[in-house]
Amino acid sequence: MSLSHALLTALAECPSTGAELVRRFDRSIGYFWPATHQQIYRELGTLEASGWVESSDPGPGQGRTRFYRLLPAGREELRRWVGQIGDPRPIREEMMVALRAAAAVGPGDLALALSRHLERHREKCDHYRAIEARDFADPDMPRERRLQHLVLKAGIAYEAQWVAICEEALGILES
Amino acid sequence: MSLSHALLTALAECPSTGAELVRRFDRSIGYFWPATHQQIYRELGTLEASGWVESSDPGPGQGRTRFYRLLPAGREELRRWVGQIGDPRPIREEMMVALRAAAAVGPGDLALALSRHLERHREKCDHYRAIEARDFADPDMPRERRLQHLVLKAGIAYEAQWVAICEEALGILES
DNA sequence: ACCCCCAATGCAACAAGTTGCATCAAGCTA
DNA sequence: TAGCTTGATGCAACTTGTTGCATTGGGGGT
Repeated sequence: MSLSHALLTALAECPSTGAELVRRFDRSIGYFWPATHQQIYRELGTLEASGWVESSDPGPGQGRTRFYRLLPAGREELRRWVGQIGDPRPIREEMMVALRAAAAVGPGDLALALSRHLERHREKCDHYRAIEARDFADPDMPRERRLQHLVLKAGIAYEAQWVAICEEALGILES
Repeated sequence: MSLSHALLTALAECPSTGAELVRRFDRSIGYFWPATHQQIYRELGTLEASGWVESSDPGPGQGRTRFYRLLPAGREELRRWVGQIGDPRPIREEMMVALRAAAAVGPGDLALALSRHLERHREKCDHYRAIEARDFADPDMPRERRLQHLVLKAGIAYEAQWVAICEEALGILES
């Protein structure tokens, strides 16, 4: 289960409230490990029960907002986990099933669905590239920045690749 | 839910028993939509209840083995679904979280985990390429074969890309 | 002061996927 | 023929992720 460790990572980068974590998952970490606010709040409870994370009781004037921060045990756990991650997950891609289905029962409206996919992948790709241009313009960076940059580049390559696949599929359907 | 449609696709390609479907999922369709025998048997029951699939009662001398085949309604449903597939699923990649965690709390044994990943991706890549060389050597194929080939090429590109990412990550860690 | 809205947190039910084990029938071996 | 193995099917419990809605408290408008 890596949601827990994605949260530990987020908190290692910066202590936050639950809602801030939700936003950060929408913006950055969640690009590679998406999570809803439900999952996040649930998991924060578990992490606190495990003693990896600590939260402050909200004082008066700050509603129900709790601040979470990483405990040393959590940092230790995270470091341990980094060397222990499991094998890569298999792909699970609806589009690939649909291509094969189209080969078996005919194309139907597949081209339409493909262009929607193409559009989504293009958007994501552009989005990532914009972040890259903004945050990683400097070619000379310390190791930690280079790792972060690599993660982003992986996302770009991933999306660009699906763009190419969709285009080729559309080409085959048109021919 | 595309497991149902992956099964319809498999049955459109060729009627089978449950166990045969399990094997085909291990060999080919499952490369892009993995499923356990449990999921498959359960789903076959649902498909039959929906009237998309039909199964024969096992006669004497063939144990409990049931043969499944696609019904016209199932073929119709599959054709409909092909134009209706949803947006691409977001990536969910443990390794990306780990890279970011390593940037935050230090590399630990990440290099070890990375080389394991690298090895897995290389294996899969080689495996797919072998299938390609065996089944898609002929450059001149009808549309349905070209679609099938594209699916395989997508798998190759996907794996090759992770190979490159792992190599680059290892490079950064060594530097 | 009252009301309304909003952000933050949370519950509960559900859907999908995973794991471990159980059963049933055939065929093999002794 | 009794026991063992193997292949096919299936049940039940569990984990993970999703969806829809509920509660709580602060702050702004009137």
